[in-house]
Amino acid sequence: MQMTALRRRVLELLWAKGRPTGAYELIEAVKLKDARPVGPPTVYRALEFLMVQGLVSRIESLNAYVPCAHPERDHDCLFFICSGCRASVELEDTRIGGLLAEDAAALGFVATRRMVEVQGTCARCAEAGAA
Amino acid sequence: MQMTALRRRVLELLWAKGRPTGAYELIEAVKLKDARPVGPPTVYRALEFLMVQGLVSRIESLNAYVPCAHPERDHDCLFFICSGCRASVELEDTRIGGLLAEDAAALGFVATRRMVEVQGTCARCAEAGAA
DNA sequence: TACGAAATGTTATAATATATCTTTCTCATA
DNA sequence: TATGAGAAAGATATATTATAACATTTCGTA
Repeated sequence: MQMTALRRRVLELLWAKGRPTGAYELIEAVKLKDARPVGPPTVYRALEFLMVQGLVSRIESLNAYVPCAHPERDHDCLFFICSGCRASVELEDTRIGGLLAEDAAALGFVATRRMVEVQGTCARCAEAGAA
Repeated sequence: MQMTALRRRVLELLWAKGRPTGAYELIEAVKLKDARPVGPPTVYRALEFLMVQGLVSRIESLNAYVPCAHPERDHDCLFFICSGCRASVELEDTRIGGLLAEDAAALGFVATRRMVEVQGTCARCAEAGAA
């Protein structure tokens, strides 16, 4: 498994978007940038690779993808998602992971993936009076 | 807004399923149970109503719906989802909500919805050696 | 009864995701 | 250099999830 041109392009486009981006929007973006058609499976496979590498996260409540803020750290996938500007902020709060681990242990549950997503309005949009 | 026969039927079927259930599976179930066709919008609207009432939650990582364990309490939507048996357990842990509120405040973020989903293997499936 | 609002029905289609098979690329090695 | 195996990407079709738009029905109440 390695970083190919296509995979790099998808990651690069995600960074360029600067907000959670849907797979089909990425498909269009790749077509534009590389002046050639790519099918959905191509982009979905690139996203799958990038997620396994920890370079990209999927935001489940948006069916969208974002580059991980700190790929070098093992991160928590804690997202604050603004309904106003569609931006997302990734945070690290190890205390939450700790509590989830505690709750999981109490259930005898073996966790493999955690998703924490908070929707609402970011400071800038709240100030601007937007929803 | 009121509890109608259709809405009650959808909620009842969700309880009967005993696990997170997709909208189209519910459509089939309503057809069977009531011996008549219902279209997707009908069931999606019922689900929307039930979610607003706090009787049902959507599990984003599964595109599926579950009845809320304790509709009478204002709950946290904290789910542990087993990849083995497809069951989900809803837990209440107000400490997590507290931490999320704290993190949100630090960002100046006004939260409207929280989603916490943990995927993994439940005690029973782990014991049975299942994935 | 007749009105208005809420709920549901109906049809079509949008948006997201995957299955399957084929072709191309890469690179280690004979 | 040739070649063969595995990984990656292309191509086509289709599955799955969700909503838009408009018509009809239901129901409480003036």
